[in-house]
Amino acid sequence: MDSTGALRPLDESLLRELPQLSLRIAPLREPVSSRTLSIPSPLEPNASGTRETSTISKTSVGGGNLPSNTKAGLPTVKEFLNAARTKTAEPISTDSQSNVEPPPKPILPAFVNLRALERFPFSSSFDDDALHGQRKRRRLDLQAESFSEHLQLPIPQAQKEHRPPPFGPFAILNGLNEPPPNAALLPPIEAGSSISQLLTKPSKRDGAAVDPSNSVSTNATIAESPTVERREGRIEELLDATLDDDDNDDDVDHDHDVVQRTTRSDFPEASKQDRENGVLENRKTTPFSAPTGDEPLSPKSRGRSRKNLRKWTDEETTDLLRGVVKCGIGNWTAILSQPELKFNKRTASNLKDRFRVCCPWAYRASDPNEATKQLRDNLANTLLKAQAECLDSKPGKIHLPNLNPVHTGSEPSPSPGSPPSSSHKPSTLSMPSATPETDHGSLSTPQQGYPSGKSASTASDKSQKNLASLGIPEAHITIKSKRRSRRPFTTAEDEALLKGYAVHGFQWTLIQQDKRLDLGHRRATDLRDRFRTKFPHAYRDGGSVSGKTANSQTPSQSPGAGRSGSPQDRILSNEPTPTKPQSSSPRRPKAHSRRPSSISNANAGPLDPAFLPPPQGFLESSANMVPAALSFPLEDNPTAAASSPWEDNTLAPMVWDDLG
DNA sequence: CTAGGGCTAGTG
DNA sequence: CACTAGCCCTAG
Repeated sequence: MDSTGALRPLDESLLRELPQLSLRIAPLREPVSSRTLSIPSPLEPNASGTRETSTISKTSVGGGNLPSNTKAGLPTVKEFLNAARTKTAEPISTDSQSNVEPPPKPILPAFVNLRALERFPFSSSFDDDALHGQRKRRRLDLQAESFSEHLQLPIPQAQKEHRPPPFGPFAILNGLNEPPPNAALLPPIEAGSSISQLLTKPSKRDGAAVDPSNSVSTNATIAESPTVERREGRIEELLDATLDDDDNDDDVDHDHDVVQRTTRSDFPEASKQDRENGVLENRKTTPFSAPTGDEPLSPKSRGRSRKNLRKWTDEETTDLLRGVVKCGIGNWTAILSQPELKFNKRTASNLKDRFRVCCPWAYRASDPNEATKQLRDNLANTLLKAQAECLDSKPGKIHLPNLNPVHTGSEPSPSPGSPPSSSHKPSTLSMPSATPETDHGSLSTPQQGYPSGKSASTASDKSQKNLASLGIPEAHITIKSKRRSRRPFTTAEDEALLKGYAVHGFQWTLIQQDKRLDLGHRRATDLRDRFRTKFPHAYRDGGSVSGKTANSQTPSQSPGAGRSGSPQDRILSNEPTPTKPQSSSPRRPKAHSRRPSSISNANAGPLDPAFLPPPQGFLESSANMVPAALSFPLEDNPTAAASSPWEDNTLAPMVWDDLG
């Protein structure tokens, strides 16, 4: 009921808009297409054009990427888009020589509903219309490829659906912390020699390990830096300029990596300084600008290569643990920013990964507070012990024992001798003793956790004094429960989201509240985020809440026009992910027009009628929401209901009924 | 309330 | 270690 009421307004507005749209659209269609056609050459500067070209070529060349792309969460939409695109870009495709023949058919009308699209995966009408031939060809090879490629879709539902529960046996290794079975394997560290030495020189075992304090390397770094910088600049340019070029991309990337690597210094000392200098700040503020050679480049910009692996030293690990105790599990950035803790250019993500390996039990503990306490106790014990045993060593630099949950007091490292056993038991194992209940996942009960920590008390008490000296802060009581657990979006949710978008536009709260859509368990922002990641194009192009205003709007100006071709293209084309997202990501154009569907008009291009809200009928039907639609096969459904749609643009919305 | 952007969990 | 996707915070 409520929903109905709520919807009404929408409907009305929609109705009003619809007619207009259709009218407008029809005429536009041609123009658009022609325009597109006119841009025959892939060479065109036009971004969209370029992109397509590249994509296509890529496709034809190698399917390497396909696999990833192929898995499309919403194949339908994509395909849809692809289809549209293909048509639109006929010439281009031809150029690329893809086998696909350009369907003479019409372009994908903007007015098409995405939803509809979704439902009808690539097979759709246009196949019928246009291409017999195509179909065959596609089957042969391209079809799939070309389609999927263009769109680079999100994830296939399949993945989502069955993703393995994290729970299983977590074969985690305590890695560094656990001493090898054989003493022989270990370096003489504890023996009384200074641990610091050990720490300083990373791994004797590896031998290969890079010596942090190697002056030579420093020199080399310096020497190269200028060059590097230059290259970097260039590279960046290239990257910016040519996101499309796959081939180049790879190369570039590579270079980039190398460069960066070279540039950055690997010594711990350096890192300290950097940090002190406010590197962290830099990182945050200007992630992308890493022109200056010295600074630690942002992790993101860094390429991946094994050359620069930096093993975690005991010191770092110890500091990490201190940080966890101090700031709480999960607050990696906070830990990272602690001045007293030294990390070798680690990122928050690195800390997380390390911690996960080091203390899986704590990482996975349902009660972070408890885990933190235990961790603290363990750490304290360990350090104390070490201290006692080897007076030589400095407090913080002891070699880490494995910090198992052993809770209190006793020995922190139960299993030095018997790693296997521990490994057998999945992570949580030890936890149970301390907080079996928590395992249930009930997280919670903050009460129990904290202050008085009974179990912990012993150790803490006893070492409390020392803790400070050891650099172990009071246990941070995290209220971590705040963060909701991650729940991947299901295909049904995605569908609902799309429908919601179609109906409500960017009014996420309305979508969230729409009972029909059944998205109440998500927050409005969650929906927005999801949409943002899944349909970046649409999101970007799309609108704003104010969308309604759209009606009023006139297409007078069209800044957007220049920007990228027709909006519809964009949306449809949704190019979700540039392969190298991270770096590129930052640059989202901030100026958005924010209109969902109808309004987009920007000028010439009305856009996404596709997203137009459904007619009233929709609501009703939506109530039923057939599973079919939802469950749907993103993949392919030749349902062709729509067989004719493209040609006649006017009819778009029919889909809603189906949806319903 | 939403857009932006940051942060973190999870995965390859 | 890189990368993605979900969650969170904050400004407008």
